[in-house]
Amino acid sequence: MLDLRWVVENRAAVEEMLAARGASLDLSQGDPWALDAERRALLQKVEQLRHRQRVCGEEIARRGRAREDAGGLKAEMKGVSDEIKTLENRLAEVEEAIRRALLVIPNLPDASVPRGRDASANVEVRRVGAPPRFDFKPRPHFELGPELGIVDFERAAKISGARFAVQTGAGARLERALVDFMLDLHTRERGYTEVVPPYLVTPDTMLRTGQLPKFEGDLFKTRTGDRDLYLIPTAEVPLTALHGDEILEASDLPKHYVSFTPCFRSEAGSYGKDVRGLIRLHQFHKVELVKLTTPETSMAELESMVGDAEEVLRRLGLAYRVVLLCTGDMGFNSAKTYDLEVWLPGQDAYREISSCSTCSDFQARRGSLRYRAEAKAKPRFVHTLNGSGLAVGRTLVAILENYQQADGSVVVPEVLRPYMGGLERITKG
RNA sequence: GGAGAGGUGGCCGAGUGGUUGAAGGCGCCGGUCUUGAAAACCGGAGUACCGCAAGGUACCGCAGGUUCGAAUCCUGUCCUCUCCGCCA
Repeated sequence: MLDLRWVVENRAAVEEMLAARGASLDLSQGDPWALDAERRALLQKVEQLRHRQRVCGEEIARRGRAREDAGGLKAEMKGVSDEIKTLENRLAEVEEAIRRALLVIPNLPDASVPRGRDASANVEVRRVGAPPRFDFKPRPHFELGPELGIVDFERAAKISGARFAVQTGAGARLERALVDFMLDLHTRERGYTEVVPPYLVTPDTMLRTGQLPKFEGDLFKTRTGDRDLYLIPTAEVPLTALHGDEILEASDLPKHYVSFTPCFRSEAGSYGKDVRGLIRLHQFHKVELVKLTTPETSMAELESMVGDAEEVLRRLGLAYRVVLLCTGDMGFNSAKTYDLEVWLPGQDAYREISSCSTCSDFQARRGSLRYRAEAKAKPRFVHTLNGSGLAVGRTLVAILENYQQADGSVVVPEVLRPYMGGLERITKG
């Protein structure tokens, strides 16, 4: 959420920003600028009346003690009381309308983000590693996996429907090895604190981190009795919300968290995209990095977070590129996003395997995550950052496709072998 | 699922419906004293919003209600804790 005061004073900038993102202002709740003017007028009137109410209340008390008559004053104050109620009701309506309007305005892109309407305007920052060469035609993972008997889409469809997968034997083991490898790297070498968060969160949490109210359709929702809970689409949600409503000390920052969690996405609107294989599922695993930082350090922290995610790819020996997303391709919460795209021989293309963003103070304002720079300073909003480190399923895809052999077997990358009981190669049977 | 207890400022903990943003204690910050520290004493110290300012308003889990006036009374709701049952 953007700061109301800033929005009110910078109408042109808001509209310009929305245009850069290929969005436009949602006026269904009313014009925020007009609403704010009404809000201020109401507030002043209400506060003035309440002041009067208090002062007169004291006078009534005094007369009571002095055994003087206060009947007339009481009657008059009854009218004031009613007027306050009326004005307050309207004020609540206006404030709610402003809030709803603000909640669907996306974050302001950082000045360093290239302008553009879609992915074609993204900027490749660097390529690392060379795609492997094969003396045979490399095959897609959705053929390799089932043939090796380690991935099963048909049985998954039988028990859960489309967009699910079952992993068995070495396929399951490889998933777990990747998770352990990533967690060990981030916790032992990169200083992240591991967290096991809830996978079900309240609607309020989803609102605070920006998934709601706009993206309800992307989420899985549960209802038990009259209680609604959402399955997390990423650990970013619980981790970012962790310090909601808190005022941290400067010495508490930065916070570096890492979580391994399942992620659940309805993938509404992605019909026909990546329908085969492990690329786009309703359920997948992700090792997620989340940072809470000061505004001054968030950009540097974003760069280092990208480096942390890259390190996973480097050690796995996978070729990738780093892409800076343009204004039109960024997510709702983000002020600046780098995607990591891994080379997939089966698709003959680079595909997203990580997305690292700084959300500046956007989520922090929604969730009230603040810190005090100095002992008596006013609280300021922290900056929140999140990035995949990495999407586990897609990493498994990359390994199958990049390490495949002519006979259909898959060599286990060196760094994963200790996590695979020394297994060097995944073969049929 | 059943039974009970409770939610007040960073923490603990008072609070007869009327200067209570809220006693007291601890912790914290500044000062006095001290070579320094401790102790003692004095003072300070929440968050947000409106206002050019002076200043004002709100917040005692949350939402309503009663009242001229609610932290205090009433209703609902959420959460926490204890015991029983069930369960990994």
